[in-house]
Amino acid sequence: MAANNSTGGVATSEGGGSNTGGAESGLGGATLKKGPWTAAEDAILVEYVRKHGEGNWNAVQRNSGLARCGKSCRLRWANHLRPNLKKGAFTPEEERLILELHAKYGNKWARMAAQLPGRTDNEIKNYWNTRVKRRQRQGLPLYPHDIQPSSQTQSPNQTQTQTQLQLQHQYQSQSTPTTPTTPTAPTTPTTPTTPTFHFQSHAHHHPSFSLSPTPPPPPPSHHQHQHQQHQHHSFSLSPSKPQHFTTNTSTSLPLFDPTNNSNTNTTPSSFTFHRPPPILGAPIRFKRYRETTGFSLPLSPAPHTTTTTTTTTTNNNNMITSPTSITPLGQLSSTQLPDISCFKFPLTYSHSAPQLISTQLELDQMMSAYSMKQELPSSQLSPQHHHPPPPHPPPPATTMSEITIDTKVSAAAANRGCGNGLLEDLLDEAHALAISNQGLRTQSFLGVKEEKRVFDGFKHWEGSSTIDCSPGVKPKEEPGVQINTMQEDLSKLLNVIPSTMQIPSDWYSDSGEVSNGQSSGVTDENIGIDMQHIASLFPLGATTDHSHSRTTGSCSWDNLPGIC
DNA sequence: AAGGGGTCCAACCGCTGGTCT
DNA sequence: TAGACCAGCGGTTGGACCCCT
Repeated sequence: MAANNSTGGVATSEGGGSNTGGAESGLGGATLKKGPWTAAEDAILVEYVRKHGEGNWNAVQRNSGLARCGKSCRLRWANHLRPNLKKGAFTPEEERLILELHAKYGNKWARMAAQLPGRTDNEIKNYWNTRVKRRQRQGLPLYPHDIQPSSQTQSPNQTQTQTQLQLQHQYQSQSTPTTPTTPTAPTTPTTPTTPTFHFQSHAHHHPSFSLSPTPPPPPPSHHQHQHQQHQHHSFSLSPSKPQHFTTNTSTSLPLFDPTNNSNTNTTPSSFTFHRPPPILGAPIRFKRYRETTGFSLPLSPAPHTTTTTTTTTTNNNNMITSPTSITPLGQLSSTQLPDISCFKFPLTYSHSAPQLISTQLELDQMMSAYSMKQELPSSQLSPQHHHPPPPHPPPPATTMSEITIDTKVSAAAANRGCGNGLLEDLLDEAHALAISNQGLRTQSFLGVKEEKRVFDGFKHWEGSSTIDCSPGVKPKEEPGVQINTMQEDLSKLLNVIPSTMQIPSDWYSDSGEVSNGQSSGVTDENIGIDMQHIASLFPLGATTDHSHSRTTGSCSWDNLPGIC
């Protein structure tokens, strides 16, 4: 997660003027730290939560000595340290679900997050805001044609976006598709409109989606994968498959219903928005590839590992797994090597049966890790940054041919496979291209043949997208792989650097540089205190053997003393 | 190579609602 | 009942990174 380096360099700027980053604020005499969290702070917080459970966040600061306000602790825990967090780019299914949820709930991020297991409201919010900005700039509607926002929960932001949508529909209904009108930035009326929308949901797309009057959803863990396997990705270019709409959850006076569009050909299986073609003038850029592991600590799950889960129990919604095998370093590809999430720390985590780091070796490893990276914000600890994959070959700069469309759609599909979420944008473009190419002949939508071609192309790329997007991008969750278990999360926290990794000498430098070359620019002036806190948290063993922790490839986590 | 724009995301702030005293 | 406290939510900010020009 490249952006994890954000706010680096600010953390130590005391009184730098910015409210964020490094400033320290007094609260009742205590000095509260702001800015990026360090791994040491994370460890303290995790340990505290492990001992005392969630809640009572203000007590964290009081009892743990963590110089963070309760709110900050809660946020850190909720967004980064909490078990079972799913990091990385949103899957197409998740993106689709976000659309649907936003259509229903508006900017109720927490509510949306509740239906997206492993996702935080902050993530969703960021995603949505980015999407809003992007689509505003591109003059695209926020929602696919088959998702109509509900008026039930309109926040100001949503009001704005819905108003845009409405205006766009109005515009679309008044203009012909071939009108080469330059898309101006959508106006955002300040007076909220009070339209009544209705929502259409593809029940078969998201059986877990509570909107539709369908049977109760399957467990979330099943949900996503099943979607990947059984569900056509829902997007606008899908007339070749039947679209099953549930009944409208809000039936009163839909302000703009695709089926009521002035374009009488609009059906649920056809385009309902007709975007003027600025599209080519401002081609959509592929999102840059980013490391999608994203966990603030360097240990997101490694799908490539051969780790198997032998025991999986649920305790307070925390999955507890015990890895039984670990891919040796030598078997890892070069791209896997930096992913130290391959290393499983053989401890279990349970609120009911908390464990302590009980040996000096464990503590030493922990401290070694921190000593290497203690001055980094924990979010920067991932050693697997920045392996930019070769960019997608740009779409051939040819005329607006079907090939172009297919290329774009295919690329979109490939990108979609990476969870970049531009598929709809690209499909919109493809659609607009088709419109501009075919003019009124096809009225406002691709002919069935073309659409099927596009869709087939999409499906083709969908199937191969995992290969296409693989360089530098960690694949999504592997089916059946339970990620983000508590155990893994704890291992993430407690094993910033695996003992089996040769530690480059420069990791110890005070510059905060890590192997990925990124400069944290962040120093934790309180790191000494933090480490004392950590040390105070964990009882020390009697002996110390520092040679254990940094030998090369000779020490597997499996060989470590068990915890508990 | 440098600058600008876009994107991402962590973390802040202010506000709100619930609970407790 | 009022005030204090707390947890949570949504909006916003700001820095790093990436791509394009």
